[in-house]
Amino acid sequence: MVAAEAGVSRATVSRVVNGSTSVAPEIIAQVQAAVARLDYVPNRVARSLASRRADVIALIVPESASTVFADPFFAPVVRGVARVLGDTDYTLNLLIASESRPEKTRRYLQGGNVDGALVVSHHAEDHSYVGLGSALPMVFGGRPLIPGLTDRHHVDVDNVDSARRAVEHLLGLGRSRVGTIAGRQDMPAGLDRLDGWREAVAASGAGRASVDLVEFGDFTQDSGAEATERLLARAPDLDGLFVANDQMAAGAMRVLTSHGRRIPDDVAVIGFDDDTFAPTLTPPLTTVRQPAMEFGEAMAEVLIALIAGEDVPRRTVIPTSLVRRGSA
Amino acid sequence: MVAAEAGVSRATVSRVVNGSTSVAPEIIAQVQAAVARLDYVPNRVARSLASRRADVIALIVPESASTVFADPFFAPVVRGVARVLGDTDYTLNLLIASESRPEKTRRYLQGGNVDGALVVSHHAEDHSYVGLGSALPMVFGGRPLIPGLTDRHHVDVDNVDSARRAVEHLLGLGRSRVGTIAGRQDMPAGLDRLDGWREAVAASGAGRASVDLVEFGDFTQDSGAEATERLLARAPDLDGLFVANDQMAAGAMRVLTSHGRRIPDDVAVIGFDDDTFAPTLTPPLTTVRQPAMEFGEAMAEVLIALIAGEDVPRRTVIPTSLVRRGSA
DNA sequence: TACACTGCAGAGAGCGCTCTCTCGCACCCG
DNA sequence: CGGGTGCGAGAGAGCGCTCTCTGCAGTGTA
Repeated sequence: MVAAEAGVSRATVSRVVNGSTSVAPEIIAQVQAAVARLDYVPNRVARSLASRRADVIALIVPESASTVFADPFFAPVVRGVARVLGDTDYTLNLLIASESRPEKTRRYLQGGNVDGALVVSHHAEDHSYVGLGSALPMVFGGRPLIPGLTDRHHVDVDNVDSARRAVEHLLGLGRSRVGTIAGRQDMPAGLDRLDGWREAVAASGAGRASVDLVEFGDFTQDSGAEATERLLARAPDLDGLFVANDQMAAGAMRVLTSHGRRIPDDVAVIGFDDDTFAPTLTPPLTTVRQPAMEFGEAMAEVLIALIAGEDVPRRTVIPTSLVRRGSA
Repeated sequence: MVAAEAGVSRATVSRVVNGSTSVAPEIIAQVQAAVARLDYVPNRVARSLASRRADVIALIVPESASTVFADPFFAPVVRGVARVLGDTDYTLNLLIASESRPEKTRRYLQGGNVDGALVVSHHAEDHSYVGLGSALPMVFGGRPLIPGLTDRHHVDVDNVDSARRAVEHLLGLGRSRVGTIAGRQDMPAGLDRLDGWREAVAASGAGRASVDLVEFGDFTQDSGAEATERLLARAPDLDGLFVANDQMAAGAMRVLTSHGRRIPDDVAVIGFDDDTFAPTLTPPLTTVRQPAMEFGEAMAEVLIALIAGEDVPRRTVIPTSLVRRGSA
């Protein structure tokens, strides 16, 4: 072992490896030389056992949602997480939460394998981490809707504010009949973006009529198209449209065009997400960008701080930006 | 501890938890009752230290390629892996291999943290695992091109054979001037799919001229479009086209159509991958499907067998299938 | 000169398991 | 009835670290 090679005790080696200050410089050098000579790699497992730290962070992905891999938002989030963790000793543990056996996930999380967890796409039905209580530091991506977890730490974009600012942009363009296609109302993104639209429209002093210019979709392109059909039937004089995500916005644009509306001349459209295809639409879609990588970075940073016992605000908000393209 | 609660020794608890046979049934019951009563979760870390197993499998994703998350092929591969691992005690460790610090990856892998590794999208420049030699069981997704690793275990689709069969389908349709848009020649998929085309064309008894009907792209849609322009210029009488992936096929179809060629009447087109957008093209793209989930499952199974010390063939081939749609 | 104080390194006891070794206890056979 | 056989359970030694506790110099103070 290194201790023998360097002629010191194992405790001293440990001190050097872990960067303790109270070791004489020449001894540090000796030990480091020995480490290099022997190509010594500390055994992480033994260290964990002794130090009662795992140096592991779990990234929990609900199985049903492992389609999130295909979600253009998810990849950069993971990269952001990985980037932050890359500068630390933490290791990322991908946990595909099997819904068939939520017990397994829970046990794993409380088995001391993990110092903390990142929950990446939770839906209201998932209760596997509820049992954990506050035993394990956890950070959610997006405001947790699950009862009993609503007060947990999370990172989020300010959907309300972002939506409001998008709608204000439409209003600033002189549009007076600004409708919205809202998303699923069981998800924060669906709820909050609708609220943002409401706030802006209400503040604009538009009449009651405008506040009714809302139709609902489920975030898919087709649902956006259908919702737009309905909206157009009710409000042929629509001149602005805020859509809760880009997928639905694509559907909306299709329908608007097929009804002879020019975008943005007749109807200005703003989406949300800045999906990869947004710039390829005709006209290119003006939309709200969520900086996904920073989102992931923030999640990791908050969790690390939490594990370190620091006091972190429950909610971390990542600012969005309005990407102006052709559609508004 | 459980031992006291059940009135047996710790060794016996260990035996029960690990399913050893040589424990009397009533004692097993006693211990299990105690385990349930105390909600005992074995400490995985201590177990690892003692048993010199980690029960962890690393999934290595090169950082530059962490865009693979966005790759529609990658998500189901991970799901397949997770599915197989879900039935075992293994845990998936996502390792974003930082290219800036390949040392970190290597050290981690040899630090006893991991029983084996899955390498998911390796490119020829990546050498971080070469140093590992055969110390760690590893399974590659796709034939390893990296010098020194070419003989390692891997799971692959038979690109040569799949391509050959696709081209034979074109030939069977009565096409006689079947060209190809080949992919990057530093990747197995690029090399092998070209070989498959060559084999089929050569076997068809077509003349020298046909064997020259190849242009190269880099797997992107635009490169596919450009390659098709070149090919069309050289061979206006082209009546069949095999494209090494769907992205490039989409580009090719765009160009063919803009040159007034009807698909499939004038030129029949076959792609490769069966990307999600393939059925949405006009006409829907006939393409070679790779069963990605099975791919992941196979990778996990091979690795587990390898770790168990079983004798596994170096190469596991996942069969592909030709999905016939409108374009050929 | 005696004593307290500080800084640094070693000793050694764990961390919570696994696993080998050993022993006890039936059971069976000659 | 004694000793061999075999199975089941306990004892106890690690696994490779960390971390507290202790001891030993060396320095400062009265």
